Amino acid sequence: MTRTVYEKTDVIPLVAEALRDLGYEGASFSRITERTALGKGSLYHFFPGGKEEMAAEVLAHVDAWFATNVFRPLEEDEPQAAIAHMLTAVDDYFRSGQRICLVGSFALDATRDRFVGAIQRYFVRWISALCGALKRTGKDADTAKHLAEDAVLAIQGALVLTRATMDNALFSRALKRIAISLGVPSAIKTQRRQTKT
Amino acid sequence: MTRTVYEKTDVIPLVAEALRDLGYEGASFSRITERTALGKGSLYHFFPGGKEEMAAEVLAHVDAWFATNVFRPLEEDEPQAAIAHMLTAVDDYFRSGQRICLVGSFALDATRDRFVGAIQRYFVRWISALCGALKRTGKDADTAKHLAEDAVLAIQGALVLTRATMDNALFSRALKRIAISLGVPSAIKTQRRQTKT
DNA sequence: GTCTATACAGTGATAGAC
DNA sequence: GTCTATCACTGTATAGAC
Repeated sequence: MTRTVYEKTDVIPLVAEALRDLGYEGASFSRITERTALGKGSLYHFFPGGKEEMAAEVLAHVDAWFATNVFRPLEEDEPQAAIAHMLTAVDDYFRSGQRICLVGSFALDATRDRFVGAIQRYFVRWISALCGALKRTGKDADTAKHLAEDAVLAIQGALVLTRATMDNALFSRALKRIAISLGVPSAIKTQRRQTKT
Repeated sequence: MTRTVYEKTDVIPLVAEALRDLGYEGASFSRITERTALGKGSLYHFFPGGKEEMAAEVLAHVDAWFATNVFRPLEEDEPQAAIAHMLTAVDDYFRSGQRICLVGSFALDATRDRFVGAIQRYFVRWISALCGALKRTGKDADTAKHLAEDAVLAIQGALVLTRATMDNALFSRALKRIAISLGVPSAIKTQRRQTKT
């Protein structure tokens, strides 16, 4: 029997993927074990607080990723470039719609109430970071606010629809339209046809 | 002890609300009983197939509501009016963002795989009905397709964000922008301020 | 159509051996 | 850091009395 030894840094992404796919309620220890090959012993070793602690740390991990790769650039870097970078980062992170947003999925059911703070902070910061960047490109406050809100909302909606319709191209199509509305039309490349020329 | 007697017609909306709030995995019989005051006996009487049958019937019920109030009007009525009507119907149905979309929430986790067909049909029909109506207003096929996709996706995203940010006005704001993009700007009324004049 | 009792598998959680 | 055994409890499901 092969026995793999992990560190916490390795464990969180594995658990995150299980929670993302199964949802908080659907993610039982046995199912997490199936997907991650981490036994109950290991799981409780890393997360003595059980499932709730697991989910809290996973949320923090997601938030940290977005803070580094999306929020901070939007808040501090040259806005045009940061907005374009947000779109490619989002496309990568959500694997062009094949992966869903863990935070968004937690928001939809009663799980939200366990993690209200983290969930609220994530989206509020995303919208206001994007709004700030848009203002720095010269948009007025009102326009910036609603463009930012619409962009984040469209990303979430596109993730829902991609999974629901099984139309894998939907997410990229939506992202391209978001790019246009945010004034960075070239940020998302048109999917190239597989032709021989 | 008060003993209420139900018919199936009364039962489905109750169960639907429980599933909507708790999600498929989160909705255990004991929790459904808490919310609906329907005992396990009654539940199994109406849905001999257990939870899976409950959810399937609830999905069919939601789909029927949308078919009558949204899809068919879009497919058959005067397009401008049908689109405007869709927006007010959606605003009412989702209680201005206080209620989520059961079909969308099922799409996000592993529950989707149990009900792929129903979930896919719901969204595909919604988008194509709206797309058809837009074409009848004179839009070209491409524009109609992407406007329809964006509108449905924005509704789903707005539901996620409203619950996540706890900003109850977000949904109405988003709906108003959707109304504008669909060419029926007056469909959603601006929320009136409570002033004395 | 509803209630109660009961089944038995799966749940989150703990303790201790390795 | 991982494994196994075991805990009390909740899960879905069934049967039969009312």
